[in-house]
Amino acid sequence: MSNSTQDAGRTVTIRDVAAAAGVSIGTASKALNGVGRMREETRARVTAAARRLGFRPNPLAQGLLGGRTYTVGLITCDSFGRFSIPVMLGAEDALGDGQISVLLCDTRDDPLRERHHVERLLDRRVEGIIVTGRRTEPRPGIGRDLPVPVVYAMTQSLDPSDLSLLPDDEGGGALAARHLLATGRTRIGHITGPHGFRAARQRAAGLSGVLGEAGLRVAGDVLHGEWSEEWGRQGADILLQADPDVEAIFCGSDQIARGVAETLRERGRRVPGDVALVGFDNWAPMALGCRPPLTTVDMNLGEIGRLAARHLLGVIAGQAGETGVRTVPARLVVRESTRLGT
Amino acid sequence: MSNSTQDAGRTVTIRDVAAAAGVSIGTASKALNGVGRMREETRARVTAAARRLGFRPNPLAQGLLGGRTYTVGLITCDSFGRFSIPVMLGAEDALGDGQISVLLCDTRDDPLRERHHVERLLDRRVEGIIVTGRRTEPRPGIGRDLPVPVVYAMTQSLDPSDLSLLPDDEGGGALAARHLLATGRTRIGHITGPHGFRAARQRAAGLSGVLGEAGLRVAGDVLHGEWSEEWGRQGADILLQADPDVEAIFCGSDQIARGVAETLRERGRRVPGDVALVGFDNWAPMALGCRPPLTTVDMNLGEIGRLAARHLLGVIAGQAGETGVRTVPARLVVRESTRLGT
DNA sequence: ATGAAAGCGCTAACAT
DNA sequence: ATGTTAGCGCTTTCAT
Repeated sequence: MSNSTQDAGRTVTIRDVAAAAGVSIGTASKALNGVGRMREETRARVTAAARRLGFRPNPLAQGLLGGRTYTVGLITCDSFGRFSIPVMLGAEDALGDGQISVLLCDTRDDPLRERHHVERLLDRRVEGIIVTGRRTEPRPGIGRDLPVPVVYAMTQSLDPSDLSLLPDDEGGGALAARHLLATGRTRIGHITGPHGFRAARQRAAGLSGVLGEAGLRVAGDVLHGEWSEEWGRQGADILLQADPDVEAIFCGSDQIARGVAETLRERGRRVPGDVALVGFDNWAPMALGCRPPLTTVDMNLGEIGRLAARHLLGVIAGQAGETGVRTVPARLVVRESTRLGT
Repeated sequence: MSNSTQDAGRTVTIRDVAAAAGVSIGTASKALNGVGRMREETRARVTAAARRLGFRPNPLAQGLLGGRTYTVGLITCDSFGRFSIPVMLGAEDALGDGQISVLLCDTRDDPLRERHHVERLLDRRVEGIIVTGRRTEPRPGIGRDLPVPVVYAMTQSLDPSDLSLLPDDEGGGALAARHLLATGRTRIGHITGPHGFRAARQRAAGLSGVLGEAGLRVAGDVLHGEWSEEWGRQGADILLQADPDVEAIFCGSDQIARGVAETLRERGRRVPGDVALVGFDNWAPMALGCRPPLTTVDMNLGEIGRLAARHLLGVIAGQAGETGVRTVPARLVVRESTRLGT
C-alpha cells in the first residue's frame, strides 16, 4: 500500500530520490533524464529509487526553468460545435500520444474573450496554439508575432503568414460529382446552403467543374438556401419543378439531403432507383437515420485536427513553419442512397 | 507600440517592475497582491509600473510556491460525445469566468488511458477534476484519496463518497407525462432505448408513475429497442398494432421520436392532431428537423456542467464537499408536436 | 513601511 | 563519475 504510485502523503521530490539512492540531487537529475556520463550501476540505482518512491517530476518546476511545458492551447470559437469537435478530437489524439497536455478555451466568437484567453495561454507558457472554428471564411488572426507557433484548423487566418488547414470543399464536390457520373447519372441537381458561405460556393464549384469537363451543367441550376432540412424539402420541390427528369441530387449538407429525401419519397420518386442522393458532412445521426442511408462526403475533420497538432509539434521541435492555406482531401462514403441496382 | 501588453521581446518579470518602480522585489510582490501594509502612493507606483511594462505574473512560478495553479482537469470518457459536450461547455463557462484554466483529456473509455491522464493532471497540480461521461450508469471512480476534489457529471461514481451529478431522467419522464395529460391525452404509449440503459428505465418509471397516480397505464406497454430512428419507425408500427387508438407517444430520445413521427405520417395519423409526440434530449438538429418540430425534454446538461464546476470551486475554496448522487431537474421544451388545436 | 533572504522543485553549468 | 552551485519567477517570513 505504502509503495503505491500515488501516495496521499507529501509529494516525493527529486531530493528524496537522491537521498534514497545515496547520490547528490544533481546526479539524480542527470540519471533520470538520461544525460551526462555516469556508471550504469548508479543510474540504475537512482531509477530504482525513483520508481520505488513513486517519484513524479513536477512539470511546473521543469517549465519554470525555461524548459518545455509540454502544453498547448486549444481555442475554439465554436462552443465545441459540430465541426470543431472532430477537429479537437483529432488534435487531442495526436497531442495526447505525444505526452502533450491540452489547455482548452472557448471564445464563443467574442474577440475580447479570445484576446483574454490567448493571453492566459501565453502566461501559462503553452508551446503552441491551435485555433479551431466552424466556418472556413477567413478571420483575423489571434495576434501577430506571438512567441509561440499558431495553427488554424477548420478556420482560416486572414494573415497569410499563418498556416490554416481547411477541408477541401471543392474537392469534396468533385468527388460527389464523379461518383454520380460513374453511376451513370448525368442530370445532376445541387441544393445547398447560403451563397454567403464559402463552403457552399466551393462545393458547388467542385460539382460544376467536373460536370463542365463532361460537357454538362448543373440541372436546374445551383439552389442556395438555409443549412436546414426544411430548405431541403422546399428545394427538392423547386428542383423537381425546374427539371422533373433530374436523376441525381448532390446536397450541400446531410441535413439538406434528408429534407430532399423526404420530399422525393412523398413525390413518389425512389432513392436511389429514380434519383440518387449525395450529402455532405457524413454526420452519422443524420446520414444513417436518412431513408435510405446517405452516401455523403466526409471532410476528414479528425485528420485536419491531427495534422494541425502534428504541424505544431513539428514547429516546436524546430522545423520550418509552413504558411498559407493547406487543404485536406475529403473522402466519399458510399451508402444506399446511390447504390446501383436498388 | 512598445508599451503594448504583449511585447514580442523578453518576458517582463516582477523584478523589472520593482526596478521601474524603485522598490524592492518583495515590496512589488506585496503591492501587486494587495497584501501587507505600505503607503498608498507606493502601491500605486508599483501598479502603474506593472501596467506600463505589461507585467504578467508567471503562473508556473506562482504554482511552484505551493500556491494555487488555477487549473482544473476535465476528463471525458466519451470522446466529446453528444452528451458530454454540453456538460463540458457548462463547466468551461463556470470555470473560465472564475479565471480557472481547463486541462482537457479524453480517455476513450480506456481505463489505462484514464489512469494515465489522472496522473498527468495531478502532476500538473490541478486543483480539482471533473469527470464527464455519456451514460448515467455507475462506473469505478478515478481513484481513492486523490489529493484534489473530484466531481462526476453526467456519469456516476461507484464510490458513494464521491459527488455525482446526474440528469433527472425520472423527473423528465414525469414532466412529459404531465404535459401530455394536461393536453387531454390519456392513452399514452412509450417507445424508448434498450432496457439495459438506466436512463431508459428511469424515464419509463417517471412516465408510469404519473400515469399510475392518474389511474392509467402505459398504452401498449413500454417498448424497448435501439436508440435509433429505425427503431422509432418499427416501434411505432408495433404500438399502433397493439393500441390503434393511442393518443400520444412519449419517446426515450429525439431520434426515436423522429422515426415515430415518420411512421405516424405514413400511416395517416396527424401529429399532434391524432397523436401527440414528445421526445427526449432536446437535440436541436433532430427536434427542429422533425415534422412537426418536437416537444421534448431537455436535461439541462449545461447546468450540470456548471454545477459540477461550481461545486469544485466551492470545495477548493474550503467548503465541505457534498457527496452521493445529486440530480438536476429537467425542463420541458414545448413545440408543435404537442400543441393543442393543430 | 520597506528590504533582504530563503526557498518552492528542478536543471545545467561548473567543480572536483 | 559525481557533487556543488546558481538560478528559473515568485511569495513570504523576518529584519530593518
